[in-house]
Amino acid sequence: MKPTLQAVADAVGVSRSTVSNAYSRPDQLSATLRERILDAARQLGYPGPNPTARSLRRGFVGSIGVLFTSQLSYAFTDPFAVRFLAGVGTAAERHGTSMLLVPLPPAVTDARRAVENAAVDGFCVYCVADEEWALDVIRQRGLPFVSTASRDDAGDDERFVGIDERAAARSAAAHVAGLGHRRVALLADSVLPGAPAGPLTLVGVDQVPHPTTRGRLAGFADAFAEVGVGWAELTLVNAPGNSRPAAAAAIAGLLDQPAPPTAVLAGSDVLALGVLDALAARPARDRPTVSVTGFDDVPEAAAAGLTTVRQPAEEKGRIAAELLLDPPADAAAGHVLLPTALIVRGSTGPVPRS
Amino acid sequence: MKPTLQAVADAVGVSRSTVSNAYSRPDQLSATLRERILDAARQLGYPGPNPTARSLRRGFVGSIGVLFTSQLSYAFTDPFAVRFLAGVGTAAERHGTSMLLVPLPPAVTDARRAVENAAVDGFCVYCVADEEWALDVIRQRGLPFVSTASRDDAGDDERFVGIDERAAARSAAAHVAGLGHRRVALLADSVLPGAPAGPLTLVGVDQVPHPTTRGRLAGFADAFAEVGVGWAELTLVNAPGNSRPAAAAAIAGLLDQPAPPTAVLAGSDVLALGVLDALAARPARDRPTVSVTGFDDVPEAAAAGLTTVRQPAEEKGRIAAELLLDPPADAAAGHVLLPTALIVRGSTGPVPRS
DNA sequence: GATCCAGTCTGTATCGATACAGAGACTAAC
DNA sequence: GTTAGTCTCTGTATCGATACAGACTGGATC
Repeated sequence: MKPTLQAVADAVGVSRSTVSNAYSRPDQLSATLRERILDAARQLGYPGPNPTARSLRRGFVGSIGVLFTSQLSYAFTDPFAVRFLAGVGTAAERHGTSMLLVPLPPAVTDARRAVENAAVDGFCVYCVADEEWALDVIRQRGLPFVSTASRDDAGDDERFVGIDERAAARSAAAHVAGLGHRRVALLADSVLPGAPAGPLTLVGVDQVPHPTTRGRLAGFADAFAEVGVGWAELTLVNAPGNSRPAAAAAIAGLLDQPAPPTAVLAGSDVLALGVLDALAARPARDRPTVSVTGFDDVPEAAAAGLTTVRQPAEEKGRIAAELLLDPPADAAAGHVLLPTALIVRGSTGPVPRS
Repeated sequence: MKPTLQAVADAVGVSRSTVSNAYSRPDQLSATLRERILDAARQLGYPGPNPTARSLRRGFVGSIGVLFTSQLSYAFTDPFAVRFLAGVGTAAERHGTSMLLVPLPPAVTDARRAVENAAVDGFCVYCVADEEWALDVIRQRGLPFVSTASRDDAGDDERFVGIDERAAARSAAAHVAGLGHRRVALLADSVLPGAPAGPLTLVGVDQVPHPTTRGRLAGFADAFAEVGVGWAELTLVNAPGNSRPAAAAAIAGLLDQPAPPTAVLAGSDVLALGVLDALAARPARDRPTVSVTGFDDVPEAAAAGLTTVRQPAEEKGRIAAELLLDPPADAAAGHVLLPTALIVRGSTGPVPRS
């Protein structure tokens, strides 16, 4: 059994409080006594105040939670998520705070429990899928949080960092529309929860539940509406999982058709890279010329020559953590919109004359 | 103020214990009473048992620490570290355990404090630099840990997962030696702490303090010793920081020399990619033909055509976490050596005839 | 009708620390 | 010589839960 603070106090012959002060408030006791106490502690093998007990008494933990509404192991395969984490890490580092990554079990009840049981002072919520229930639990716990996806019900006092998804997506689509493309596919993850991979017909973009996906699809649609291509004329493709293979599989059927789309607008770079994979996998003679755009501008995008919309990933994580760790006095400052930029590379070009 | 368990007990008119049981041991009370209690809790806005208090009383936390003996933000830029984290995440997920990433402040005293204060049940230690002090703190706390770098002083009962660094490095060097290379540079991070970037003269490989680096360099040297090239004939280059730019900068001077090395053996893929960057940055006419090998086989290595030594990154993380989370009864099973493989790609070739 | 037992619930001790008010001792000031 | 003020240190209450032993109830068993 490890000695406790009491044991050290007994050994030195002082009160528990004094030993506690020796560690946490050195100005409250003489330097010599402090040395005596620390020496005794060393001799007894006392490892310093128990972090859990300390947290309980002090009322805070000294770590922030990062919540991915997806498998934790997935988070590390998504380059955007990794950059986001790096940003959170930078801010955490600066504040001397630890980051708790909370894995969510598949069942919602278990997942609620996981969020309830996390010993943290607040959460950065990185939304992959529908996250309302998670925010509910956090609110219930009375913990502060920062969310990173626009939500429909965001309270005024709730902190947020993100981008204007719709406008950003629109810029990419406008670029593609400007190149003359009219037969276009929109590729997204989690268009409808539970829907199978592949083409999907939706009456309107409003049917998409996930706000981020909806925002991006709406932006794509906006730009095409402007050149006279309506929602119904766009091919919507679902690629559950947001991975390169998932995207490749989801788009494959479409590429086989007699008149494949001349452009694919993807909701993320990972999906777009999957489309490029699918194209590269075919023999050159039956490889259609397809313009492809992504979203995020992850490091891999540059190497692949992918036209994409850049959003500052690390910045997003850093700011999320900072909004959490020292909240701005002004409520309006708790709502941050980051800039985006269209990055045109080689993956988009004019419509080929057939 | 959030209500406590006591408040719920008072509201329902039962004892604190019973409310506690309603959450943690449903079999200890009747289903109807349990429902009544949970209802009351909902109404009062009781968020469930306080995780910190629960941890204190139960004696464990339900999360494991991941310790990088470097900046946390760095960890996310190193692709190998990211894969390692993914592996830890997979295991943590399976066990319903959270991962605490502990950032270490630059000053050692502060860093010790950070390790002392982490509320975790154990540590996976990913060693970047010298980590002895960290292990000391963990031992002092009486916490279990798994380390991932071979150490000189590993206790028999201490768990470990890693590779035979020396043999693995030797395989890469033997390949290069077999191609005829004799004028060779060895490039490594943290050859000597505090040493500047660039060539460095060491009497022997024993002078390198970091065990992983030492092991790899020793393996390189082994293979060349076998073909009659001694340690003194090898050019050792220090690249502090383990980043592509750092490696490019460290190697640049060497490439400018009248007789640059015909091969560079790097201690990691990141460094090797940096060397390729440095080569690519020169105009083709004064770009020497240099064979380059890496170490790790990170995802980027394949795309760059880098010859490298593959070690299973995710596996390493996963096994580290599993050794921690359910320790094998047999002490010997707590010491895992993973297989490695030489992956030959286009970055190595025969010595050019000058 | 006494005994036993399973099923429920209660009460007290405890996990390991920190906060805060206050007690002594000692110096400085008037 | 008193008052005030500083420095140190102590003691008690408290953070919010869980463990464990025991009390009570009602039905089954002999």
